[in-house]
Amino acid sequence: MDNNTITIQDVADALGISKTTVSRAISGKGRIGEATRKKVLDYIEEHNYRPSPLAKGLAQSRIYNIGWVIPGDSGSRALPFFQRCMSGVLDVAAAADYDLLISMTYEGNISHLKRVVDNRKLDGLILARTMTDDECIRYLSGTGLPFVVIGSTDEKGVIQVDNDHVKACAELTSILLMKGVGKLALIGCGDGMVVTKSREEGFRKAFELQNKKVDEDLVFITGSEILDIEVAVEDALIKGAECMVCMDDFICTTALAKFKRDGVKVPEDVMIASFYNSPLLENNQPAITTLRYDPRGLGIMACQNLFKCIDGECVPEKSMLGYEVLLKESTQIL
Amino acid sequence: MDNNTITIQDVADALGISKTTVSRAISGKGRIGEATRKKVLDYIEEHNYRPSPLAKGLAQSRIYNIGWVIPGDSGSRALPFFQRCMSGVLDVAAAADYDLLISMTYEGNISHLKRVVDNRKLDGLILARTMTDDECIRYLSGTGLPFVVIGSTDEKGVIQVDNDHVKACAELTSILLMKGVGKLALIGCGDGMVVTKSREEGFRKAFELQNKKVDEDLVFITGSEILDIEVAVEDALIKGAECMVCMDDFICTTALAKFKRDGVKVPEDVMIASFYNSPLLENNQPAITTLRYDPRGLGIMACQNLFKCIDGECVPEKSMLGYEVLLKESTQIL
DNA sequence: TTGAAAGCGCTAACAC
DNA sequence: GTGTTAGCGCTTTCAA
Repeated sequence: MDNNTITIQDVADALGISKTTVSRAISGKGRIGEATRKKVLDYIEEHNYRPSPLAKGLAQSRIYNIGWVIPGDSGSRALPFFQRCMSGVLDVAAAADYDLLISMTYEGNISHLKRVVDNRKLDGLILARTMTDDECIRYLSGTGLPFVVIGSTDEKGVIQVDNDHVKACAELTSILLMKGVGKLALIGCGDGMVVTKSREEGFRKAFELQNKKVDEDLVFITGSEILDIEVAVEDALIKGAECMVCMDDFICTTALAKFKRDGVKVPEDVMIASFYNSPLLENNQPAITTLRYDPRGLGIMACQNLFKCIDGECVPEKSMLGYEVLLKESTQIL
Repeated sequence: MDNNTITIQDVADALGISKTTVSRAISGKGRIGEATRKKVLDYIEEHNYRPSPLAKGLAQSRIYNIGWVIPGDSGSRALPFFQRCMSGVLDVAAAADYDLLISMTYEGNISHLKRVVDNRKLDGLILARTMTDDECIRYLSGTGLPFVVIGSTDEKGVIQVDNDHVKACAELTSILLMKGVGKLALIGCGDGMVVTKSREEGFRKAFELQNKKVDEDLVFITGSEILDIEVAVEDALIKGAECMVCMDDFICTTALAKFKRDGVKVPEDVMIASFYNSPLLENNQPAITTLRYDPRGLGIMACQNLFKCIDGECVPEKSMLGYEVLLKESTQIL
């Protein structure tokens, strides 16, 4: 198209006014005559003028980028979650004329993140998940750069956006206990993620509330390979578990696949429930009892809060988003 | 840490030299005394000075961002591919002190992409996949912005980085034909992706080369739901297919799951092969015959080529990366 | 080999 | 309500 980009000065000259006025018309800051403003806006629209983000940024000491930090070594299973969060972040950011700059971290190597922060390419950033003893959080706390995490952390003063996993998992577990399902097996992966801890905590809390004791023989915190999970499922079955409580959708589908193979019927032979939803679970036959969250909502809230931080506004240290308990056939008592 | 950021002028003053000299020391452009250069570099290192990307960009008319454009509505199955490509892009970009700005497009809605391009936040961009009749490609061709696509397109003058899917699929298919496997069923999804077309083309080419005719009754281009695939697999079996040739890993795992459920044995009852690899396939029992590509390599090459474009260098319109044919038990004749 | 000065395109006091 | 002016922090001629 038009290659020679037009500047604010060109607009001003063409309209016989000063560039300050043009700037005011665009930004909406300061007083300006209605007629002038319209004239400018029309001209800009017609000639498709766009202010240089570089010049604007330099003048305002803002770069209009926020960082989106994801783990490069997360398993494929976590990708849909990040994707959906990101879509929320992206929409909020775009509405504020901000863009998303991506950064990948690896276990024990956050050099990509450091580079982008050191280079001052960001006005703030969002951490897509939290780990227990999180290297990124520790690093970022020392930088003074505004940031928000999706997930929870014990670190003080960190703005967090999360679902109330403890409460949600406690609620689902309580329902199972109240139904009279006695032997609940908990199956999760021993990744270092905070959410894993929270889910276990919720599970245990439900027992406490009903003055029951968790059967520690039925708590399996395993490796994250399919085989690890299958071994745990097998073991739980042998130990007489009446219901498999799976920490996430992947564990649940793995267990379901194994059941199918082994001819174990749900819920007749054993019940099953999951602490995290996914399309795969939704379409399962029989339908699976599970918790539903809204990852996109997390992204939206995280980004909104980040903008408040950047603008120096106050934001609650911890924002909790809702959840739904979906009770389905997989835990029906026949 | 140190909040009050230090500028090039501060460095110059501290060293009793001009900022021009400091600039030269950093950029390596222009003549400069070895002693001076070292002095500057040492000072910068010690005081952790980083040039403002904004100011640098404004002066050079470069923004040091490249766009990474992915479809927001792609199924979860495609995510690992994008993720691995991106990791390659990211590394090459970082090495050139570039960052990755993300942009999501949706079928029939590329407003996010347009915004970021219009706003001149990019020096160039990479399209993570190509569709037949691709809206993004059409739009970008009109902008003059350098861009590279991962995948292939018929559009002229577009820099492409891809695997030779036609050749790879033809090779795998040929091997099956030469083994004497007569009735090959092809199962793929009718998404609009170019790669799907290429795979089918490769399949057909293998038949041509051996003067055989494709059995059109055994070519299934279905919807992308699990059920669609299962119906096709069932149908193929009824029609006497001896080998299921699956367009990708998801189709293949879906077929395998169905076989397991139905008690169909691989390769005894039916053989199976896939045109795309994945960890799931690699660990399958029995091992699956498939093609192996290197997504990360695609990202690396795409980014390297993009930089050449940006710098005005010549790059081949089409770069092809290699592949491997992995022959495993799933197609063994017993 | 080094420095002075003029931009890059915008914003924000401060005047009028 | 509008214009003047001085930066924002770099790079890049052009002289010295």
